[in-house]
Amino acid sequence: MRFTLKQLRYFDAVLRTGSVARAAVELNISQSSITAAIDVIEQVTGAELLRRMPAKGIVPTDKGAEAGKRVRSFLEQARIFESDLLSVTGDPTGILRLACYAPTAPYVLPPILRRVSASYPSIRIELKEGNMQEISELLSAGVVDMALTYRRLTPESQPFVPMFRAKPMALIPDTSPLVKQDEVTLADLADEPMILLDLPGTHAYFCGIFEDAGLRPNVVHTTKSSSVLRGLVSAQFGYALMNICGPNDRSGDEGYIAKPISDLSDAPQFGVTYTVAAQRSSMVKSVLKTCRDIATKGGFDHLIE
Amino acid sequence: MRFTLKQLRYFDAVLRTGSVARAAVELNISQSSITAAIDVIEQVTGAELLRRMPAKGIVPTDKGAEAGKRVRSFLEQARIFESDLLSVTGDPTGILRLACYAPTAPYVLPPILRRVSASYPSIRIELKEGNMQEISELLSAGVVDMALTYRRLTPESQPFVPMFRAKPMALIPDTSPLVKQDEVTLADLADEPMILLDLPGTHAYFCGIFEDAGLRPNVVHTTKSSSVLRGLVSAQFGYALMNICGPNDRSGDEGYIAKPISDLSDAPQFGVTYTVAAQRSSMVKSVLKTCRDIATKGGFDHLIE
DNA sequence: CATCGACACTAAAACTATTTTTCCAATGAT
DNA sequence: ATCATTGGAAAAATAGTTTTAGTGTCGATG
Repeated sequence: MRFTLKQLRYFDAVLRTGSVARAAVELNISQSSITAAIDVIEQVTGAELLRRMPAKGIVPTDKGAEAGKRVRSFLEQARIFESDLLSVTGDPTGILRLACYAPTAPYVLPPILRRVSASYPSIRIELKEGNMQEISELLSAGVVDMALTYRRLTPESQPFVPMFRAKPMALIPDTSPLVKQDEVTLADLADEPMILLDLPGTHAYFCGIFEDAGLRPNVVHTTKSSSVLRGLVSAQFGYALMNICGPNDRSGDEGYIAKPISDLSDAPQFGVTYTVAAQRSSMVKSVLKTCRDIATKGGFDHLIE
Repeated sequence: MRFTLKQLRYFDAVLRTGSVARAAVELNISQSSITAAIDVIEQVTGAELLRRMPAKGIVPTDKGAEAGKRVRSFLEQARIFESDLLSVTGDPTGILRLACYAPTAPYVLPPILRRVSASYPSIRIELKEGNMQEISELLSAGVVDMALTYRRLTPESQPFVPMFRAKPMALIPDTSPLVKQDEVTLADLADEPMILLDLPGTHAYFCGIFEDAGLRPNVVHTTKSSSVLRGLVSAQFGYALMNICGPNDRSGDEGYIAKPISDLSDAPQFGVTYTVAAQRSSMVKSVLKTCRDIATKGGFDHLIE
């Protein structure tokens, strides 16, 4: 037992903030406590971990950066352990850090959050949203414990629990002739002007759907925001493809309406991933169970028609 | 940060020893320090973890036992983290707890220990020996980080790095007519009196070799000790089968000599396993590398002829 | 080039926590 | 009944942490 959790936490804070002073502010503690902790760690490891830049802060040496990674991952384990130990009383307790693929968040999150807080009132969920790249970074950095995302966007190595298949829908503006049909085909769409959601991964995915059918979409605009996308469709600039649609998209009140695409071969799986560090945590297990429950009970049926 | 590593360690010691008093002796501290730590843990978790039995020690409640498991696994992680952090200086440092399948230990261990201490002087190895059952218990309980054993004896789920194939040999006593042959066949052996090593797994294995050839060995004695086994062969009670033989077995000076068996279909793989908890430890990685090195450089050739 | 501000380090004092010491009550074995 | 063993409690001692206050270094600024 050569280090205490406190020392490690101080060390981590210094590395994160890049300065003893800033770390002290963050931790509500005096600078000297922190230097003391660092001294111990450097002395025990017998290596220079941080290089002091007078008046400029601190920069980690190579060894320091390496040590930082290990410390961070251990503190991560400690955090999970702690909430896990507190959960022996019965219900899982703690703060679960959950990321969600942003475009799907407004549809997927509410039912999950509702059920989790109903079943496990002692679990607090801290949300983060982001695109696929950001999410996998958050996961691998251990900034979040779990993430809701498409399987297509998660590395093979990662555990993935599928919840539902999200069949792409076409949002057809009212002025398009297609609006009279109950279903549309890719060929119908190919000539119409298209608004494309241009996030990492989605671009290739939506274009790929057409390519697989030997067609090319007629992209007139791209945007990184799904609400801007809906706005453009509303304003009759063209149609758009969306994997997940809400009641609004189906109502027809917004100047467009969601239609199923009849000739689609497969629909991407949406589900939940989690870090290896978190996999044994009872909190994660509980949320996982909830997600599975919702999925099997058809809790996402309104999204997939 | 609701617990300190110290408190967790005390708690674990109490659970392991079943008594505050014994834990105090083990940890070289006073009883009261331990009760204090337990009080904190019970207070923070808000559950009764240990039931005090005056004059009899302490028994964990259900929750306490559950908490104990989690604490133990976390302390395990902490231990690995610590040696890992100390290894940032360059060479891996720490205490590696290594188990070895007992009958093979005298032959397998020396070259490994020699190379490890040459390449990584800061790694201290703590050895445990045992039969296959004991070894898998040690591994799953996290009492050891790595184990040297036969693949046949390790669960599929566990990572296994093969080192060499150990072809069974026959130890033929000097008075046997077979001693004149360079090689023996299973049929040759079937009629001779056999001494059988009777450890969990070996019994079935050695008998299986004969069964596969449609023969039945003529077992006259069984023993659980490989040195007793050799003694019995020396004393001309019969021959024995052994997967790993040393120079002594080949010298012919002991009243018997090791002979290859010509009609054997396959030879069991011997190698090294490790716990999931330990897999990221740089110490484990280094030892693993050494084992692989020795194997590829033929460091075990003298054992397999 | 003097000055100021941001920064980190040190030493001593103040504080907090842990540990030991000491004594106690409960229990079970003899 | 007696004794050894157990855990619990309180005060004293010890160890560890934190703050305070002062020092020195560097870079920016006038």
